[in-house]
Amino acid sequence: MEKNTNSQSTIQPVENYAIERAKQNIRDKIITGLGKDFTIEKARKVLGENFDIELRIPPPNIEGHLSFPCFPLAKILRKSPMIIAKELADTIPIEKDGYIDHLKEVKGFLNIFLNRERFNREIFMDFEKYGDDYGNSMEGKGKTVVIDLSSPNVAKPFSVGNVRSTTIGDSISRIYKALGWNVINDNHLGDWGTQFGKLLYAYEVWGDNEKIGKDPINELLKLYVRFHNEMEGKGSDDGESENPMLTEARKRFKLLEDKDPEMTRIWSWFVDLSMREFNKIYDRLDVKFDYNFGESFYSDKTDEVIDLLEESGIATREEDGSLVVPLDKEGISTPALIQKKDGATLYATRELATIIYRIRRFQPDLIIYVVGSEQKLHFNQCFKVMEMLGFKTRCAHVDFGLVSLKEGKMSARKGRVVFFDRVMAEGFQKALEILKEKRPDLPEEEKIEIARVVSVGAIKFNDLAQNRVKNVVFDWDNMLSFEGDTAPYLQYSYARVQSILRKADVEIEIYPELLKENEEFDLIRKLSRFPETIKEAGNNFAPHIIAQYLLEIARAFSVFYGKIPVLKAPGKKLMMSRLALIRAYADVIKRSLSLLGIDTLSRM
RNA sequence: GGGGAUUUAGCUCAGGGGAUAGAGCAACUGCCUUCUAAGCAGUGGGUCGGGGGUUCGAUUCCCUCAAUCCCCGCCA
Repeated sequence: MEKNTNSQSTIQPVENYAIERAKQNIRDKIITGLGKDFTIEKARKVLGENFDIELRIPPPNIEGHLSFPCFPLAKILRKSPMIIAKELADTIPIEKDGYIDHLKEVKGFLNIFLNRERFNREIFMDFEKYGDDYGNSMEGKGKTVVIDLSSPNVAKPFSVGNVRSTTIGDSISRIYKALGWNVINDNHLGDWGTQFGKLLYAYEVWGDNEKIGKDPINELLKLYVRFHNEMEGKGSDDGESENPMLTEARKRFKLLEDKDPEMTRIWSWFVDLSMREFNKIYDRLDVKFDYNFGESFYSDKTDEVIDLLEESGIATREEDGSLVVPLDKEGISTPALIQKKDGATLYATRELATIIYRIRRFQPDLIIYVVGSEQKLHFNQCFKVMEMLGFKTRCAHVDFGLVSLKEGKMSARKGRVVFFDRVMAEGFQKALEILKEKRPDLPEEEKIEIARVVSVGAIKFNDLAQNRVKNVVFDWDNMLSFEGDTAPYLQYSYARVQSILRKADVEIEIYPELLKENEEFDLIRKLSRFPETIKEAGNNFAPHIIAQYLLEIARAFSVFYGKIPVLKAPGKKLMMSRLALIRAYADVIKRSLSLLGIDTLSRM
């Protein structure tokens, strides 16, 4: 179950881009301008440790490219913010070829207008120097992160719920690579537990090999659903006497745990069938894993966890024989249940075994769990237990909201799920129809390729563009929208640029001083923020920051595109410079989309 | 009962101690003989859930209440 397809990164980390150089330079000038008596250290004593001279981007309706609010300084300088800003605007020297063009006091803010020529020159130097590595950093150099993502349950359909972990996790993985980390993607398959006892029992009673061979996931799901339906009719589930079917299921899982050959054979067949289906989906989504260690991989590693917990005295044995770790002194009122009264292991036991294994094998600096927020308590418990055991590795639960249906919560056992392969199929058909109408000129093969890329992009972007923590109600129209704030809009924007570049057919040269229009400079400024955007997205485990950034630059490009002619620009030098700008824009679009795991197309 | 998350335009969502709170969808008005209309420009639409507090300044931070969702020992 181990394959290695994803660990090699060709990305060369780089650092210190135009915008950072400019900000640093201006910050130093402000500090000097505040006078000999002013130091950051002194200011922090009054205003708190976090104080710094921070340059921010003013809202669009305000004049200026960067701004510095002078309000906090009023306290230490004993002057009004207006006067401070005015004095800074008057005294900071404007160098001939410096970053600053001019300064202006506006309502207590010092607003900075950049020297476009200088700034343009620097950013185009960055584009040229770094090429496809523009935006990358070396923040994570020498550090390793293990990402636990996707993790679908074997023998159950890959639902629209599983997609969230997959796309969010994959995007975080790509972002961390861009930040210079060594990234390990681990698909923690749900291939163990009592549910398999249920399935093995159901298969024994109602299973039909032929049907399973034809439509594996569906048939296995039917068996699982049937088990639950029939169980409800037989005896109490919660009384003293356990449901006889449940007893049978437990018996079979116990056999599986004890490596019974027949149970193991059927189980691994189920796993195999599932993996085949999952891999089709992963191929279409272009998501790769370095490892597919399922939960079963850790089934023989739980004894050690139990020993460790008992020896360290963290865990206590209850009267009924179960083993728990009380956490109330650690601020978690619910104890972690480690071992059932019958001695069987639980989810948490395997989770702890997994964390310990990962730490020993990969020696990561960080482990990221991309798992739904309904498991918040579970991870908080596990992380706390690890801490109590003396492990120092940072673990982060990157949680996301539940996907539900209009009819209510999704439930595999009730058969209430949306199969993800159906979503992809519908999306593909819809995109293909649009293409047939809009681009009858394109060859059939290309239309198919475009429909694939566009529909998968739309589906992924829909999940990635909003903050993870929000619950989502599955909605076909939302999921398969190709208009407005969607991936196809971004892909389309990219394709239009490619079209212009194809038509241009000249060696592109850049004359940065010629790009003086507001629409040009707005776009350039936004492109300059790409590196810091990646960092922010990574530090917050937040792909939607990249997605929002994409929409922002695409809108800026649209404004530019609507007003500024490129191929018909007056003068060849200006045309070439504008070509250089839109090419840089297209590169950033392509790179940003790739951080979300979304492809671009040269035509659509 | 305890814990966590969410609440911003009719709908779906960005934003987040600072300047006049932004997008998309839906509605309405224009724009395809001019770099691809999966597009662009424009109009209308908001007591940022209610109430307190901290602050020079709160939609943003803190407290509280309400609504919705999730979790709370033998599923994963």
